[in-house]
Amino acid sequence: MDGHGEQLALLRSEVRAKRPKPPPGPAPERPIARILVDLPLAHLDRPFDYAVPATLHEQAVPGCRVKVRFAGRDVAGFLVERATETDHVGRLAPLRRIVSSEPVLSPEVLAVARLVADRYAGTLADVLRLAVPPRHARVEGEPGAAISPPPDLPVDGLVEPWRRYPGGAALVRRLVAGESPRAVWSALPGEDWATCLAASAAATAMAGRGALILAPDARDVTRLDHALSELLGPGRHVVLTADLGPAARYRAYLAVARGVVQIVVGTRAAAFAPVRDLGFVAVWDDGDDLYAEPRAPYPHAREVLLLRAHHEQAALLVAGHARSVEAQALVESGWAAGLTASRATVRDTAPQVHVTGETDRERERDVPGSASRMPPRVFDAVREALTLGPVLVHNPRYGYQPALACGDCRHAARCARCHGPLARGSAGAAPSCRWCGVPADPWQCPHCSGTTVRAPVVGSLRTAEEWGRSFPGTAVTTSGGDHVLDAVPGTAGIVVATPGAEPSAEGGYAAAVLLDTWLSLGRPGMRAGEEALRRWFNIASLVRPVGKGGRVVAVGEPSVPALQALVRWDPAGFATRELAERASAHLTPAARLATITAAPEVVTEVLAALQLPREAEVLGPVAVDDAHHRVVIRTTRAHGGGLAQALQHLQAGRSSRKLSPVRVQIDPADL
DNA sequence: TCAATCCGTATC
DNA sequence: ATACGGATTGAC
Repeated sequence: MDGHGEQLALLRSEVRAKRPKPPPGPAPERPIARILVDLPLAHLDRPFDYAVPATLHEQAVPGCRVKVRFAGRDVAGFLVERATETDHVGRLAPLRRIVSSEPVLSPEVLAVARLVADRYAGTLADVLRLAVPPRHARVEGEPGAAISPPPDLPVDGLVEPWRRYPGGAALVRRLVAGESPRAVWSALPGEDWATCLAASAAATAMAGRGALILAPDARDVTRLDHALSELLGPGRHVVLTADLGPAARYRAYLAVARGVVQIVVGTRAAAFAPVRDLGFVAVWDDGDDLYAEPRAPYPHAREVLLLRAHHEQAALLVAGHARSVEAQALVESGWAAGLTASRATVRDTAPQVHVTGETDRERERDVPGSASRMPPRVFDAVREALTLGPVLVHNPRYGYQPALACGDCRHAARCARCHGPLARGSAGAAPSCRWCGVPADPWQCPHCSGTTVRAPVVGSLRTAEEWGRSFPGTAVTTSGGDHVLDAVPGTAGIVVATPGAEPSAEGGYAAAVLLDTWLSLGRPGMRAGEEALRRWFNIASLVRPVGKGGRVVAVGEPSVPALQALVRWDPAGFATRELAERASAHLTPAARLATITAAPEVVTEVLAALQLPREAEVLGPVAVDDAHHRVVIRTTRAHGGGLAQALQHLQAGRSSRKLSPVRVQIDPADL
């Protein structure tokens, strides 16, 4: 090279260094990326096309997180598709950045998220925020485990836990064969349900397919976790719950997304886990209100699983000691089969249930929350049962979900955003708002600046003392609040637990006492009876069978249907009756309901603008508090899609006119 | 006739 | 949110 050429080259490189870099060319293949932007605006709930620069070609994989310029600012999004064509007229903006090329949004999860958003009149962005946990960069760098081949287990061993249910063996065999049966399972009292569900998941895994099992809280998830470890050893399954914390939650999610594990157990958010080749979904105790997501668009985890089972052609098991009205509707529509033991087996495994009323004189002596209101027959039954084993006491006065209080000044702990009561999803979990679901982490008391919370168990402790006095020399154990016990020994005396925190007893309780059943039945809302019975079945399931002296004493009016169903141990019968009542009253699940909650003038305005399906019926509005009115809209199930679409349209219209969204709930858990 | 401003609409 | 286009207004 001569001197002249060298100078020229030098000059050129200097020029290049000073000028802004020339933009990279387009990707060699599929130069267009469809992006779902993470915005809370309902009218922008669709993908937007961006140009993929050659430099990002390799990293821009479907399902990955990206950053794009949208309306003049940087927003996060998911890349959902690479394409060669675009409908957009005009220049495409380039992808700004690939946050990570980890494909965290699988095509199946995207599809179900779209279905859920449409079912609940919400946006895809809102559902994706529930479905995909926040990224934790460090976790992505950790070395991943290898994918193991399908397990090979003796099928007889997987059938065994199901031996007492006609159709149970067939269910397992069909799963092993890679088929997708659908059933509503009524678990027998005392059933080792976790092992039954684990065996079903293992059967699914043998066919090379994935499984997803939901439980309402951390305690039940742990039972499933242990049952799966027992059956399949370590490394085959993963626990996915919100209270794992960001790193562990993302680690578990990644293991599923990468296909390292194909079996997932978790709480409601795990309904969206990106299980590969999903073959089986199950939900334990689907009537528990913890399955209702408190954040928009308020999907119910059972419903999410139903949509997934349908869309991904997976087997489905809706399970519990009780039967929810929704589960019964699946059976009566023929979509799922009932999976129930024979009456003889039920009789042999259930405790004897006795309902005892109170005389008026007994009721007059009533001291609220006190054991002194115990009818004499209950006293006798407890004394007798204590000679055989532990006795569980259930008192609805302790409150259903104890609201938390400041650990220092004892003022009620409230949500900083919406002023709702705080509660813990499970023992040890960070407190979060029961209304809006926002975690209070860290929490600070507005009164005294304290940072600790406590669960007041004062009512239950006082009652525990009173029971101790009534039965001198008997040990009294409490479970609830911050001290939830999983299990008590078979020797424990009286166990007083807050609702939902009842420990199991080794060998089963000799007796359970259900006090003041009318209080549970008289709670507001259309589900009071269903909910009370669900809790009673769960408690009675901890009691020994009648043959071993197990008995349940319920204080209440013997003729009420919920107590009759408990006496006869007939969850399906009660659910049938409830479903018929809901049908005649045009309520969910027989009809499709929606509520709109907003300021009074907004409700009026919205009703005027709403394009409802022809036969939809509007009830209200009624005031729910000083600032909010609510209307209920109902229609037939067949027109549910149209109703959701109309409401989605309403939100889109409001959002495009810069009006704040109204609160829309489809099939709210309660009214 | 043109610039400044307002309003509505699209956002790739 | 912000950016842009089209309509509207007001000054020359």
